[in-house]
Amino acid sequence: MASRTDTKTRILDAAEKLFAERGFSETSLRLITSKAEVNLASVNYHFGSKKELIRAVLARYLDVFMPSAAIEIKRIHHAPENASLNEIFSALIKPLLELNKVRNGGTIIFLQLLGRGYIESQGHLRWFITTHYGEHLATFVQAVSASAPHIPAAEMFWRLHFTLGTIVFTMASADALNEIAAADYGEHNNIEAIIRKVIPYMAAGVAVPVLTN
Amino acid sequence: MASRTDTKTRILDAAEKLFAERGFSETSLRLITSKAEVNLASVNYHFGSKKELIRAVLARYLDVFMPSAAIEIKRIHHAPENASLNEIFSALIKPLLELNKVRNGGTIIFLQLLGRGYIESQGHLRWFITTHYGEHLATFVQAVSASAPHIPAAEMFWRLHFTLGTIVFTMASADALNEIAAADYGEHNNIEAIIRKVIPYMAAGVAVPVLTN
DNA sequence: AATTAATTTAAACACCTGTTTAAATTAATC
DNA sequence: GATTAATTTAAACAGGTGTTTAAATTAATT
Repeated sequence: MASRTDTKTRILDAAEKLFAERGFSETSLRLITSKAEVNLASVNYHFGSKKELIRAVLARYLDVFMPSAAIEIKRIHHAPENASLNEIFSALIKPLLELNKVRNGGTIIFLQLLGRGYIESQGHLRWFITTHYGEHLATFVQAVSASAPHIPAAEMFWRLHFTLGTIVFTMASADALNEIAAADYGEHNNIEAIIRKVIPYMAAGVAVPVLTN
Repeated sequence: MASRTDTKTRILDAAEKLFAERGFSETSLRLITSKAEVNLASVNYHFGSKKELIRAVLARYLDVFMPSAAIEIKRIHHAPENASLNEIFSALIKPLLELNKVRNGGTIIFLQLLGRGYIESQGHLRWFITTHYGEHLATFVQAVSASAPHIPAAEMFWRLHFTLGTIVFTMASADALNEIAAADYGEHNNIEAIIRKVIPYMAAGVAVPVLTN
């Protein structure tokens, strides 16, 4: 039933890398199948369509990340003393970095896929994630809200999407930014270093008092 | 030399709207020319290629926004007392909203174009902007740095790109987010309201002390 | 080993893409 | 008003896209 490395897996591995680098619609099935060294038609045979391949690529990461993240959030949320925003966001580092063990470069690939998906899919991915991982998301939002009780729910909605934009855009251009940072400042950051840079930024933004005038 | 509304302008007007909504590569010349009610070949006649059309669309906004923004920044920067980060970011509001007078929905179109450009063009837009509007950018960075002197230059580089990601991602999904906010919280924000929400978030993030351990 | 099922393959399909061409039309110049 | 230049037009071009087909091959089952 399975030859050499599973054809399905070969396709997914090649596809996720190309999708993350170049975006979904910029990546043709012919490019994917040639990199994966499989026949063009095998994508439609195994996945049905390109759209379903995209969904499969995302699901493979979300199914690992989401439960793992929810566990970490709950661990912190249910601790005796209230966790800080920094701690809550930092709780996501471990689940994110674990994706590197699942596959080489898994962390940044996942974050880039997420960004591409949110921007390219006209809200389709947002719907997919909220319907499939709604409880996990709710856990996260609840933990953040408890740590910043002075922020009204509506304002928190916007700010959490600001954070999504921050991280997702940063990751989508992480390679380019890293090159510039290396050239201009002699900095060489890996993905973890960038995540650790962005967390204080996001935490400060989410918690900043709401202006009332 | 010019018939009805200038063909060139009709193309630019139709193109910018579609580019902002759907992205550059998702928008075909046939879609643009049919919306603009001009012949397909006129794009290549007037602009040479699709790539140059994209550049023209962006330039039309950048040429208005950049000088106007630089003036506002300088006005604040050279004021007797040092401006706060909030004030510096807020100085961009007027130039941004002025784009609404240039064209209907100009502000959000510009910000969405910027986001699409940064993400789709693999660093090409970044190069274009820094080479064409380098002095204006430097003015801005200098003003921000003076307002947050405790942030090293390399760290500031990252944080300013975080802010770019925040604003650009937010604007790219502004319509979708607004719908959700309206449904879930009864909020109805226009583009200015969203900008005023995001500024305190960004200012707090940029200025947050750098963790040293 | 024979039969059935699953998979792989090469080719074609129908459609869409940006660009080019050469003729038709409109505008500007003399 | 005739001549030249600028623009618009319809058509074709060359190449790329996702998907489908039917035959060939490989694997699993009886």
